[in-house]
Amino acid sequence: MKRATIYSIAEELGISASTVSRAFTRPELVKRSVRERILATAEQLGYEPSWAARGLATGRTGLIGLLIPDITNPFFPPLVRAIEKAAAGRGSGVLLVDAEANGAAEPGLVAQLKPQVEGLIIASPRAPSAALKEAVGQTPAVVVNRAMRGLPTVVVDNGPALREAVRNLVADGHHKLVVMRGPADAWAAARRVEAVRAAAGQEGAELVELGPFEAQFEDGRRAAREILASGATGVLAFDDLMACGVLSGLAERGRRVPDDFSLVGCDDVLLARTVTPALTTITAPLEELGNHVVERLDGVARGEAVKDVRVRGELTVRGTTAPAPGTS
Amino acid sequence: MKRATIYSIAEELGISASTVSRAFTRPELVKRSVRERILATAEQLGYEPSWAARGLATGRTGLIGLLIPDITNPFFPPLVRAIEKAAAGRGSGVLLVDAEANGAAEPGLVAQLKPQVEGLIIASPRAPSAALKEAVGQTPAVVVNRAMRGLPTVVVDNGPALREAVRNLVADGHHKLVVMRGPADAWAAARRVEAVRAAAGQEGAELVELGPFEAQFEDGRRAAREILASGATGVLAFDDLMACGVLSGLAERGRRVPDDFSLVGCDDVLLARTVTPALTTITAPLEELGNHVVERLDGVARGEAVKDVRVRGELTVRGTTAPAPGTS
DNA sequence: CTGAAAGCGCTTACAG
DNA sequence: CTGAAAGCGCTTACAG
Repeated sequence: MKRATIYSIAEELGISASTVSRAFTRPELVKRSVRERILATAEQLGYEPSWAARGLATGRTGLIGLLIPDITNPFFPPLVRAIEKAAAGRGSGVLLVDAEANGAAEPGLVAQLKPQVEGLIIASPRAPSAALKEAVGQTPAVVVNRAMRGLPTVVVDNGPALREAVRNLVADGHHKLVVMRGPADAWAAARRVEAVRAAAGQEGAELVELGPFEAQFEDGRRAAREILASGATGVLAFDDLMACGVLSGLAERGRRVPDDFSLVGCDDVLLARTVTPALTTITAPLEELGNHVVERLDGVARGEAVKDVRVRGELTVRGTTAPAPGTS
Repeated sequence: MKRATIYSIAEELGISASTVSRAFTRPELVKRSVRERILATAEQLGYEPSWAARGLATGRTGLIGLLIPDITNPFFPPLVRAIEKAAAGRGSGVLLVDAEANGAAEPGLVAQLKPQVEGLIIASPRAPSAALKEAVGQTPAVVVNRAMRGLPTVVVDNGPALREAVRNLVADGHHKLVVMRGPADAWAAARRVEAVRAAAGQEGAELVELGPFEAQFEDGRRAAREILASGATGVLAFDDLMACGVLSGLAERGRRVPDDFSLVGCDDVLLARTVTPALTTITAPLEELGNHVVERLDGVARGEAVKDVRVRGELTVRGTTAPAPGTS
């Protein structure tokens, strides 16, 4: 049997297709008794509105494209969830594309996605901004977690939390700290180091900058040697993966966390909660971020001038921070 | 300026819209010189074909719906990637929906997804199969990692690898083993226990069955007490998360892995590789699985009778398995 | 190789 | 509150 349409329903009921259409899109315009008969017949015929037809008629596809640099990185699944949820709340679906950690592929993926969607969300992109902006063209788009001139932006600002972390470390008697820089091409890497540097200055702590490192477990693990050599007792890692690597590398060398070292991660990924001891880290308000992103996208689509927004990460103290050895 | 269409290009060039359309969809039917002028003008006008119009005309949306029970579970992101990749290879996009670990929501989400897509991929669903099948209706669909009568299925079969794991443990002198059952509503939970039970019987090992447990770090950690009480020296956990919890719980109680205990996980999630010692576990061929799934979906859509497929997990030996204590 | 025309299934002014 | 009609932007037999 053929697909049910508003015409088959209309014919069945001896009314016009317009009325059937309205029963679904503007129900208040249709007399109640008629509406009920329409709904019943639709149900019975297994009618489902054609998204293509509706999209063609209204110019809306109801789809948002979401480009993720690497879905395998534990930071992103919760972000994807938050965005998908926010989009669903506005009646949009999410077309997901994963760049598989290949920054150079991003502009091409954006271009592919573009014709299918009403708006684009580009998360933590690694490609040059010019290429990205060219690929985006006139399509409404918002960038997450990277500043980018000419495109609206939603970022999480870990500065205040990092400052608080440094303050706590110093208060705990850690007067020499290591900050581990993230990947050279990660936008957040420079920001985090700057924030830590400023805070260390304010708190009068000595700061050793190490890296750049890849945001990976293995890099953190290998860095344990350098960390030990530095003489510091407090470490701020670029992210949780790196911090977990440090935890492991330190353990291999017979050092205990938090007895001998204090360690702070960033992002609060699942691993941070599951490692032992659980990681002191910085937690981003992802739901809030998802809502801002989708809202912003909506704004851009309506031609409004939207402001960049930054949400604040919060310090989550768990088991890897404690008073320095030799402190009362 | 208005959106460019095949008509604006046709007008610009003084040819018919049909020819413009063909230049994109069946280029070999268009004289080369004409085709090149069309492409050039399209480029210059910033033309992008309307997916809605194309979908309406052809009856194809080019979209596959993917329902994931919990994107936050580290097993799924690599699966999502594999499916997205396979779908892209066939020219389809993936509309992602996350059930947020709420099995009861699955049928509703399927119903929502259905009208927008050409086919449905339902990964590791937890909802009752009747409700799921009703929600799927006539839409082509394939189920991943759960058997389900009446819907084509692609599962990973960890039986042989589990058997091999048991054989290795016994060969290493572990004659008393624990198998930790997964969540009661997880289809894979029963299968894994059965496989281990059969293998233990064959290999003459004594088997203690514990659980069911939630597939979470904390449950594994708390189970360490029971494991110690059992007197076993080899543990097969339902999945890697649980295994990592066991690792941690055992460490808290002063037991070392693999010196005092051998431990086998399942799924080979990122965490399995990043924990110390790295987890011996079972690795699923996800790319292969993704290809099978999309292929199957294609088959169903064309009305073919497709066979269920099972791909095989393989044992990946890493650092948590070793000869039993007291073994030469 | 190209064009004219119908059709895909909706929405939405417009008129009543 | 309802209907007739045009239009959204493509594809695709059909005819040439």
